[in-house]
Amino acid sequence: VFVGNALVAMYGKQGIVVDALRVFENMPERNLVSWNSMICSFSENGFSNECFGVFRRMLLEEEGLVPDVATLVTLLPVCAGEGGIDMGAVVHGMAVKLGHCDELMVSNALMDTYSKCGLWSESEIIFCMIKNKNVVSWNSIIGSYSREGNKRGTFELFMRMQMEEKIRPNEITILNVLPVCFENSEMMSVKELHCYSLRNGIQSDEMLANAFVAAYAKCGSTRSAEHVFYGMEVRT
RNA sequence: CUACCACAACCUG
Repeated sequence: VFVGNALVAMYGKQGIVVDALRVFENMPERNLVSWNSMICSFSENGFSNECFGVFRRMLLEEEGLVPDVATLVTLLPVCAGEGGIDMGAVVHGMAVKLGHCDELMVSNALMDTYSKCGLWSESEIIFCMIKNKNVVSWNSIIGSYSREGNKRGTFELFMRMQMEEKIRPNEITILNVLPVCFENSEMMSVKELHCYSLRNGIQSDEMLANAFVAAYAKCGSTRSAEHVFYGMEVRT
């Protein structure tokens, strides 16, 4: 069962959903992780409807198999991508019934779902109710403000997470803040943010470097963009 | 064994 599960997950990550499905269907035995992995494979490859389909099948076919935290947090981003909150609300309801709605990962996924569906106040309410916010919680709310184009709010939250909660921003935080910097071609903010991440030793991985190249380019500073570009270890 | 936040460019709408 374990190898089967691992294979399903692996094929999913490689984008070979057909193989993931083939392994899954041929498994003589399945546990909760098998179903979660299959849902996840579909989700990673954009097959939203089949996510819900598999989920339904799991509830119908497998007696006594109860969704766990992983099931919920796998399903929620799919709901978010659907645009409407209907499915999200259903999953939220299940989380409450199953007593998982206070789990940090579930809360994080829920607020992200609400914000992506345009229900910002719902999202913020959940954010406020989380007592032990982690970096993902903050990244989600910052991403939400940043998508709205709320520059002030984004920076305020960015400061607050560090002052109030002493939570260290990570590379994803930076990637979330960056778009509001260059929406007005604000070279200065991009530079500041860049300096900030270097100073704080935020792991300058490939993604982050690429984001800065793009940001500088959008601000019209080809020189800075080149500078980052040539400093990279890996270029794709 | 699975699972929460981020992910280029281009084109079209």
